[in-house]
Amino acid sequence: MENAPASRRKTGRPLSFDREAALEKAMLAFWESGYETTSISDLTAAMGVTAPSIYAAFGDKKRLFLEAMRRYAGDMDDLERAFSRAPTAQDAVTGMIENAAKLYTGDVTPKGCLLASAAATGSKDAADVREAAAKERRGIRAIIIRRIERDIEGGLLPPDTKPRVLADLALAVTQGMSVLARDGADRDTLLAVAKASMAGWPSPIVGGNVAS
Amino acid sequence: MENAPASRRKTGRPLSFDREAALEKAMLAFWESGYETTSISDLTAAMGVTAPSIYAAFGDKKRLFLEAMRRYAGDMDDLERAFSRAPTAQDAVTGMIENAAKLYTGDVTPKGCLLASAAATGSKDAADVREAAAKERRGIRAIIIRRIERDIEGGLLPPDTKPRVLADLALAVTQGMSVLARDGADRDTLLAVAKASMAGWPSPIVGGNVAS
DNA sequence: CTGCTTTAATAGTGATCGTTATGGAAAACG
DNA sequence: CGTTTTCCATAACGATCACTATTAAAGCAG
Repeated sequence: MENAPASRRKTGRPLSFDREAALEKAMLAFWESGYETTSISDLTAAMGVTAPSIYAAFGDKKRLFLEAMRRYAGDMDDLERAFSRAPTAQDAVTGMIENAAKLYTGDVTPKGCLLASAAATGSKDAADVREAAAKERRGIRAIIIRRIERDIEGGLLPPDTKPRVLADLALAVTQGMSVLARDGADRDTLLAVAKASMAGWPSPIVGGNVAS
Repeated sequence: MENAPASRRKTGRPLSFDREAALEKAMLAFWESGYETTSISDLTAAMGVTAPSIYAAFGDKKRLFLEAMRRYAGDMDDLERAFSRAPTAQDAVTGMIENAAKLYTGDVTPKGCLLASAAATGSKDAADVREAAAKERRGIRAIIIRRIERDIEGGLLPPDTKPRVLADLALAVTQGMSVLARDGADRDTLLAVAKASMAGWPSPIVGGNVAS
């Protein structure tokens, strides 16, 4: 139980499969079919790895899903940095929704959003998995809200701007586009929805407090 | 196998449970936990009816779900009529989204939307159930589009109004609010999102062609 | 080569899945 | 009443679920 740096083992038979590649396949399977409704048998087929090897490498189904979900969602600090770099909160949110529109309509990936659909509902046994997905979504929401607040403080948005309403609208549109994508909506359709959803934003105040 | 009018049987022991009440309970169970992730065992507990009675009364799990879903979604003709009665397409859509916001945050019903979440993903075996849910959503979309087109033709909306974009935005916000509600958003939060989502609509042209 | 350690593959575990056969009780009809 | 019809309850069906015990195989150290 030593603090292995996940790097080099010393002895023993080496892994016969690429752990990262297998995780990627698992992520795609969960993305396509959901957490509880993707069976271990489905996963062995998708990953090309037998069940005992999955359990040895990832723990159990729940931990495999959580790891796949984190891989899908990416690092929250990266998202925060991308939001920081954007010229305005509106640019940041527009970029996020447009990226989602493209991600949900990829050619080689399943339609829709893993975060929105893979644990949308489920049994009581999977309540903690749903909570983990909810936590990711709340993290994104918090990042959006902070970025909007920064523009209000910087004078780029009027002081009566409602950060939570704009953030919730952006989240709702994003998650809702996942359903549209699964129903067959193409990329242009989603991009048009993304654009239309930004109409409620106050017109930016040019200049503002250049600080912040 | 006669064409029974689903009304009166002639002889035999009568049903010991209220079919409509049992269906309502099944609907709530599916609403809470999803189609595939609600087991027959869950349903017998929720409905207070043993498995053989469920199968005798509803066929199988798939047909029970489809019937529950239809009960949830309501009659599409009713929706069409409600849209027709509304003074404008914008009124109709606003009403729809606000009704959804309230429905998703009811005190005695599960959070979120059965239509959006109960068959969001799933196994290949349930592909036809997902398609049935998609068909309901497409039906709603068609009704929205038709109502917007009517206002364009009637001169209440500018001719360059994009009916499909507005309809898809309304649908996306509606389905997205389901995720927010499941994540714990309260009714006022959803109503604020609903209102903000309508900002992209063209300002109505007072008067217009009074006909139509 | 002989140990030692770790993974791989086969073949199972008990539990639960959706579904149904069976046997008898209950209600309406004659 | 007896007959017919229908429904209820117990118990089980085969299939699949997530998961694992067992044993063989593969690399490194000596």
